[in-house]
Amino acid sequence: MTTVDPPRRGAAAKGGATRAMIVDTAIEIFGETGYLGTSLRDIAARCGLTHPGLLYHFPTKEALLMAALTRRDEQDGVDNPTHGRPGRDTLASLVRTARVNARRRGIVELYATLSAESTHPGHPAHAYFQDRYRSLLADLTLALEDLAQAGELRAGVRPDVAARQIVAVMDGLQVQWLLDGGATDMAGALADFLDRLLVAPLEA
Amino acid sequence: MTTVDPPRRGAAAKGGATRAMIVDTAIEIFGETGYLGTSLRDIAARCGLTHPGLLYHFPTKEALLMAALTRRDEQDGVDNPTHGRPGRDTLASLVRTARVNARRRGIVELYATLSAESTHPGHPAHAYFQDRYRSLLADLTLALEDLAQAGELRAGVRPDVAARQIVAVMDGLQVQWLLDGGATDMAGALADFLDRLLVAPLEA
DNA sequence: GAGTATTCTTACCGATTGGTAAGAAAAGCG
DNA sequence: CGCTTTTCTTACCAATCGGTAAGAATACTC
Repeated sequence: MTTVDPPRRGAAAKGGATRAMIVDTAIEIFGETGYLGTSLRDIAARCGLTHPGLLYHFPTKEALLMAALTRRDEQDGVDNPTHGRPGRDTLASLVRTARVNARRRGIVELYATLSAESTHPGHPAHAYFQDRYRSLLADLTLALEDLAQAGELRAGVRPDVAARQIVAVMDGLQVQWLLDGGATDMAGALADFLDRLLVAPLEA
Repeated sequence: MTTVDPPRRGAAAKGGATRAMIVDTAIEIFGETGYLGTSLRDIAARCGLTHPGLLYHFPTKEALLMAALTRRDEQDGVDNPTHGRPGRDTLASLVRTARVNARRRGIVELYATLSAESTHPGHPAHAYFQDRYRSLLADLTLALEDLAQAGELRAGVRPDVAARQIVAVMDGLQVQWLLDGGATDMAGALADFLDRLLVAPLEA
């Protein structure tokens, strides 16, 4: 899904692989030190490149950031058949993602660091994260409304509020998990939280 | 509680006020652009100083950061008579803090930005936030255990897990609130969540 | 008003930043 | 092999970074 370009005519071929390596490395290092705290030379060095060599593939630091964010979205999309039908599956896939993320510290760092950093208007990823949260909340609200109509939500659970809480719990748990060196059981705490919204637990 | 120093002998007096202004400004700007994204010149300029003028009061950028974090802790301590007796009051004070914070964007930005940024070992505030979360979780767990013994928690609520969830919801809601320009009702969503842990709602 | 700390500025430092210019290496095609 | 395109390096740039040195202002005490 990512580096599929068959060796183009001319003398391409190698470019795609290098690009992929750069993006992967960028995800790692942006996660470790944030966008502002990372230099192109850092990323390039870990790829065995000089920084102008990197800039040949991505014209600007900002372009590389957006490529990194986009790629992580693709990966997530692959892991999750989420967009089938809303409902219990949507919630279950959140827990699944949390479980998978516990083995991908780099990606968790990337999102935790950048979502907070991009809070400030003027940050290159500001619009990206605004859109991301908007659509995330919309999807979740929809799924919860479906569950409500099916009578699967406990009394007093408001879909829009619950959606915000779910997203918040996921984000917040990631920060704790990152800070305590992986001790926090993200998937467990999330599942526990979700079960408190539902009439019947997620996984029997 | 902050600038109480009565004009010291010699030719001091002004120093304390300047220091306070610097710290307040630092809180603002660190919040907007993070620690790594902020320059001492930015902060100094907004204080009507040059950056060496700032460095006279705080020997290093890191020292200023710690001063900013410490000051915010003081302010929080003042707002909250939290440490009286654990129990419902502890939870109620969280909602109160959320409500107050909705009028202090700078401080919310500071903590949201820095807690994520400091996730990386090697960040100057890494230890600070590790300790902060540790004690926050410990206090909350204690309060919830008290509530459990008093039979005020719903069935299946585990104090340690719930503590993590509460902290996570607070943190996560702040990011959403920052991103959507204050539309998220932090205090409301938090109170709603807390009520789902309790047998009887927080405020009748 | 003289003297003395305190507070702040101008000028500078070496290091690092993102980005550019120009050309060398490498790889495929005929 | 020669030619072309892609890929990457060396060398450089102006701007900015945190921090230092040294002295001018300022403000208070006596």
